Amino acid sequence: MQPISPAKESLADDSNSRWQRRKDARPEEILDAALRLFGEKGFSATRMQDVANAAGISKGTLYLYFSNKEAIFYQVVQQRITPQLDQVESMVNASTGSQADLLRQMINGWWLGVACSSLSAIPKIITAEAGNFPELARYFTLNVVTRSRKLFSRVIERGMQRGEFRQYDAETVARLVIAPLVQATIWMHSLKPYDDDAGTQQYLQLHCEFILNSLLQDTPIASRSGGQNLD
Amino acid sequence: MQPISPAKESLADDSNSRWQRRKDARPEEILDAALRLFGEKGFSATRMQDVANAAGISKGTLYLYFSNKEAIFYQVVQQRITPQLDQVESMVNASTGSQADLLRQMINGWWLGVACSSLSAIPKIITAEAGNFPELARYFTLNVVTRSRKLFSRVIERGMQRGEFRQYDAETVARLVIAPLVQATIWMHSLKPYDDDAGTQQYLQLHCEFILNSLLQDTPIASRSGGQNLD
DNA sequence: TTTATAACTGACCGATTAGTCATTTAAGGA
DNA sequence: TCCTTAAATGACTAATCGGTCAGTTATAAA
Repeated sequence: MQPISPAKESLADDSNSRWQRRKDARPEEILDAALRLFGEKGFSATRMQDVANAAGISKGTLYLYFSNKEAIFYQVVQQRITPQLDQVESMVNASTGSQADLLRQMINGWWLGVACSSLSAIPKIITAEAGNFPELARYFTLNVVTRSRKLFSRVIERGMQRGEFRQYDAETVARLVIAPLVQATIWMHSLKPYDDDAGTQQYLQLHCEFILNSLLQDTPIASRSGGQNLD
Repeated sequence: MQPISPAKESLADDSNSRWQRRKDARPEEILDAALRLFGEKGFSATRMQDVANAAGISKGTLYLYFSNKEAIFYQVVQQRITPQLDQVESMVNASTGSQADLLRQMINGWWLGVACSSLSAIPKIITAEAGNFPELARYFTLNVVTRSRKLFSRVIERGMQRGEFRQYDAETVARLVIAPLVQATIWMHSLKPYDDDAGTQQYLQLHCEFILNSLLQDTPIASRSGGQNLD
């Protein structure tokens, strides 16, 4: 026997429900929201309430799906990066053509798969918070950084063994290939809004060109503009 | 002379004072401590109590010298970076010799003056906290990032005008020169402890070499499409 | 030695936030 | 239509932290 009449101002619409049960969709939505906010504000500065708001749920609901804030962080990293690397690895394994083209593919693929995806925030988050989460930092270094670098240096080394590339220390070259890519994604999530940027497209293309200028044996300039000259 | 009063356990040493008045030395010590901690833990995660402990003072004393936490951040950036850039700028202005050598000098100078100094933490801090401190981010972008990039692109452009370098978009090249440097310093303060690193020396040297391989006109074949070489 | 005061301290306060839990409610089945 | 239950809520707690200020002390000058 409620003193209040049950006839509220019901709008006869789904949207008058205060909330819906959507058990399956929640985790992904939470990870998406957290990933975006972590990228914008950093891990420490992101409030659980912010994540909840961005995911369209209450704060309590977060804890139905993740045991704490750090767990969300781990899940984001573990669930979303490994598949990407698997894909690149199979690309490297399947390759039979020129290593220069493969390298170009890897750089462009990294760009599309990381820099232009929701993953682009991760390098910034990890580097920013490594000091506060040593276990995550170690995990990430081992399973993402080192693994990526090995993929690149395998290709570079293969190119050198085939006489396609000049002789250098392959791992150092791999670092030099990766650094501008990572730097660009960190940039995207930090100071880029304050900089009148020219174009990332040209940056990426020139990076490829410069690297291959130095790596390729004296074969002259055919590498410009598209430049696929397999025979 | 020993003081007569044996009231307390006098150790006949200055160190039995609970503290000393050192008004002049405090600000620098605070900035040093803050810079180190910000680099290790990030800005948000660094507690004022941590800074005070690291500086060897009480928390209250911090506020005798800086109005708040953010002010310390600003001071670190403003006081310690601008002089460095002034120095580089005068180097660029005074240069008369080859631009390739100047570029090498700038890269190595940046390395010694930033990466190997206490400033090395700043790129990481700024990129990590840009989202939470838009004003600082804007200030830093304008007064440090853009200014640095202009210094590099001036040198590159001058080299191209003299026919020493091939024709490229100078600003993009400047970005490519700077990116691996910045990335390396961010690396130093984030994941490097978890990575069995080869050598930064080789990284730096190969970076110089790769960049100049592409920039220098040494090979006479090198008439690129569209690049009109003055001779 | 005494005194004046600038330098310094650290307990305290208000605000914030990660995490909890008693309560409410959507939604399917009886 | 009513019941059951698990999905979701949001007020609450305990703990943390930036910032304050009344009190303490080093130090130099009188």
